[in-house]
Amino acid sequence: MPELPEVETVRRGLQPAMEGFRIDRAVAHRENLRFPLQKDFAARLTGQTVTGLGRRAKYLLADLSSGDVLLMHLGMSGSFRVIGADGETTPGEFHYPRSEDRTHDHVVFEMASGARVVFNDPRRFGFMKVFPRSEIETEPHLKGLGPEPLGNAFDASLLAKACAGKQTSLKAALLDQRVVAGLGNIYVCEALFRAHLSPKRKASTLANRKEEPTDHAVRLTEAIREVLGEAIKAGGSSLRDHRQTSGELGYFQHAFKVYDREGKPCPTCGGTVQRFVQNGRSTFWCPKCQK
DNA sequence: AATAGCCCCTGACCGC
DNA sequence: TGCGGTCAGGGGCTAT
Repeated sequence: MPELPEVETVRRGLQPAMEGFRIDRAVAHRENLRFPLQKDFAARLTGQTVTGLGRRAKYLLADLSSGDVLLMHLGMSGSFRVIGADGETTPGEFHYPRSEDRTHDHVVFEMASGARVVFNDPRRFGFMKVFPRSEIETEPHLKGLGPEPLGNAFDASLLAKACAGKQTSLKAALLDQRVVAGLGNIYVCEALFRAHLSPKRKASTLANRKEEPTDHAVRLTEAIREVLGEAIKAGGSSLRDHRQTSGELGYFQHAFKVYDREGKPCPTCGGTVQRFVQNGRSTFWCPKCQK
């Protein structure tokens, strides 16, 4: 599924079922997702209480009473279902409907809350890993991640520094998780549109010679925070709508201004939204508005 | 070191 | 209906 807003929505949806509850039983229905699951994966989870459920970039991090951390990534198609006494929910449903195919239910947590938390992932680009909390700084998946775009540390000056001297495109730079963590293809397109910046522009143009932020960097920083904030809000509200009508699309897609809107009118200038391929991935933009 | 491209995998959709 | 090609929210690895 996910970029930052979807992962955050999933986190909030899982919290009531997991946080503060013991994992009575963990079951892995196959020995690998994207990577092989550790041999002791289920054993290290069973009997542990989830003391907190956090997020870093597009990763979910469940703190366990044992001192381990359960790291979870949804890849492209991963989703969770929470099956409780009062029915079934899917936190973080988004642009594409989640898989209904039970053959892709790969991992199940039976919580002491009575809820079953099921991880489903048809493409298996997602993965899970358990490691000691003490290794959080050296964990390869987390090491080198850039700042959280909604965190206090992230500002135009940080973004400018990270992009200074970069010869690659602004689009590619923003997708690089070392520059800023949590953006994906959708929100990069949307943020660039809101900032009126071309995806083809060199990343280095966010900084001047002293590596100080240009106006572009200021605009882009604001656009990133704004679009992520709005998307998280929409994720929250689409959750409620969604309990009734399973199988429909999410909510924030209606707020897309350029993503997935090739050939449709630009909401700002009335021109036409264009699509082209950049580093192997679709970029959607309005050439008239974005310079 | 920085950058671009390939690849992992399944399913949906489109044109023939 | 069936078949092949294309595309999809990510990111690790490898070759320049």
